[in-house]
Amino acid sequence: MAIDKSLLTGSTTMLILKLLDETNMYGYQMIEELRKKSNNAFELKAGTLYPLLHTLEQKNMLTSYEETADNARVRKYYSITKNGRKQLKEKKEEWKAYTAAVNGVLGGASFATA
Amino acid sequence: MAIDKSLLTGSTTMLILKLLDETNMYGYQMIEELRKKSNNAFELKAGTLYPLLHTLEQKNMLTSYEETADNARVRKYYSITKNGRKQLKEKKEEWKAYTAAVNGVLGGASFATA
DNA sequence: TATAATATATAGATTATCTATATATGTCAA
DNA sequence: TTGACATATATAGATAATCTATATATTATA
Repeated sequence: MAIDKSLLTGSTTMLILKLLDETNMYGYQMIEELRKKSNNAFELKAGTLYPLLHTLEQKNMLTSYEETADNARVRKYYSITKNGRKQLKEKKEEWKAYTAAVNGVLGGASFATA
Repeated sequence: MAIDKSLLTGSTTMLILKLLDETNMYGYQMIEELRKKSNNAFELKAGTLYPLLHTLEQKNMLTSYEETADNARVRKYYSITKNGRKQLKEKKEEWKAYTAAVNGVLGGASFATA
């Protein structure tokens, strides 16, 4: 099922930081990984991702370096910083509070965990 | 905890429809109800709500009528339509898919239920 | 050799919020 | 009684996070 795009707003940064918390990646790879891990629910657009990566680097959440792949193609890898991990932690807490609040209104049991 | 405002994007319509699926309400009341049901996490602004209500009415998801309260104050009540309930159902499914996808990326078990 | 996939990038449009402001009535305390 | 605050609705304009469209260049495949 396709996800309403507007729902994605605000969580993209968290998802990117989470990917990079596991391993360094280049932009195109992040798009593929998000697609796979979400069962095709997320199709982050290049036009969204690259400007966002630049912004996160400016905010000292990421650093970048270039690396040449086996096929001689140059890729720009991103690495999460200490500050990035701190932001990730905060954003995960916000995410939990947010989903708990929405689910609370929806009437079901809250899915939030401590 | 205050919710990152950008996270709210896209779910406001669903929350309003859900409130009205339970009982008819007027705008100011919706703001109060959302605040209470979310444990102060959501503080929907009047400047967001009223234009949204007008839009939902134009899209035949809601109808409205005026009613005079005990204190002689006139309130504009909203009622959900059949189409509104249909939209609510769809939006709830999207919400489940979305949270399942995010939680999937975050690495925990998916909270999505069928 | 053309087409699709890989890879990064920017400009401009869209859209859902927000803040600020306006108007008007009801309630309560000084 | 009057000033402040809560109730109640409304609109204009600002902000921010997406999107689409476009550009460029290389690699893989048919």
